[in-house]
Amino acid sequence: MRASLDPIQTLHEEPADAEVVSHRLMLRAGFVRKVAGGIYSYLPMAIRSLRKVERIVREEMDRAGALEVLLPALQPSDLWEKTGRWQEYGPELFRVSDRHERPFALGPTHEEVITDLISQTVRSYRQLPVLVYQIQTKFRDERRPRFGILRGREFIMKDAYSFSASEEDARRIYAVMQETYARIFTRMGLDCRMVEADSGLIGGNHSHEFMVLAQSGEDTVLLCEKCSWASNVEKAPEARLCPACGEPVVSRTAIEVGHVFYLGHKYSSRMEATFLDAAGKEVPFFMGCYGIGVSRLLAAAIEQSHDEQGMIWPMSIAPFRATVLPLGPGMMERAETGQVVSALEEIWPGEIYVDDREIRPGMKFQDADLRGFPYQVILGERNVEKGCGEVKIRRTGERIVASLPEIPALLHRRAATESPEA
RNA sequence: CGGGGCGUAGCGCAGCCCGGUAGCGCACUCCCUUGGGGUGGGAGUGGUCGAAGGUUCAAAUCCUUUCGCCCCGACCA
Repeated sequence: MRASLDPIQTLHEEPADAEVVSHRLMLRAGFVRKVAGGIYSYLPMAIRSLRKVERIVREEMDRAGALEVLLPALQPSDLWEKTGRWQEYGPELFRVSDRHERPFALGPTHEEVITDLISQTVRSYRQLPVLVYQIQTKFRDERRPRFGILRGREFIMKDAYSFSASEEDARRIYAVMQETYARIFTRMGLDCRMVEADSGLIGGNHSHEFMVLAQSGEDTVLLCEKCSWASNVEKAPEARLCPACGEPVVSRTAIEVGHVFYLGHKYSSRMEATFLDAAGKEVPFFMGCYGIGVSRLLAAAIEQSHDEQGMIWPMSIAPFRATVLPLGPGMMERAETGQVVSALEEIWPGEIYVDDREIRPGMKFQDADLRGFPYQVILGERNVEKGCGEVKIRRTGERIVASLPEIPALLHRRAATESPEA
């Protein structure tokens, strides 16, 4: 993509109403714009990363045997009346009426809709288990939206639901989802911990959260310094010593990016969602649900990986893998520049951001650093005259001068060792 | 929802106390300059001062109401 196609400008000055680093950087780098409190437009850069996050989530969910669906955001109130959550969910549930004054909810989550669907569809234990997921915009009228994309009133979520014929099978799927989530966050280059958690309004009696350790996190987790034990502080408020091995625990702030719940019969019994078991008896589904905050992950990734100059994207979710910076007048038009860009497009199709704007070199450097593309290919006149270009590695600041034809192979090699997960 | 703060040009801010022609920086347009880390200079464009009502000869400024936004606090992906 050419920079000149995008009208969005980066901001030199700090936005006044952004507190946390991910919010500030997303505004400054032109990733998002605020429309109202807790409501944002996602601009071209952000969409690129968002789609990559979604692709990783889809690949791993598909690998786990989940089927993708798309359920409605607009949900009739009677489904929510069935589970009692029309009352229970409180003011956080967005409610709207149609022209006939019929009440609807804007879905904050989809247990009701999916349970209704599956109970109409599955009659026999022979059809079980069923595992479905979707990636969709959710609505929650948060008591306090904040931190930009981290806690919005509208956000993108991957939610999955499992229906099993036995508790044992439901717990097996729960374990599969735990592994799947770990894979997803690892592929995204995140330092993520799984912790024991409270179940909250979604319910059930057993749940784990996936936490990205970050300064601006809203949650506090307790981590054992010796073993792998970890817990949300809400779950073990008094813990000083690890319940698993007796070593001291440390407290860290974190961002919740995923949450898996064992639901059991909570929704299936309330909604009378049943199937016939092997004995011909009508029993409620054993359920689980599994969420990932897709849009929140963008902010979490920035919180965890940035420096004074700006974002530092992991390869797997960077908006572009590399940017080409032709410096000075005429450099964009030179044949060498076109050749380098085409050669890079060969190894990474669609992944090259060419800064063809007629601006000073300093601004191109600043913007490239701010937006955090993993690799910068700098084409200055002096180097190009000698048939060379300079590669800058964003994360380390390392600079390598190489002959122009060698640059694609160099990047390919570096990426293979530096970002094998991508 | 409690507590605190803020709404003035696309962004960041001053002006408000003490009422009297709406200002600065960035961005944007044009000219010159510069060309490897947000060049330098010159000339310009752009604002119903969040909204409504009130006081006054006169309101960004004082009063009332209202809307919005941000931050801190009690189970949220």
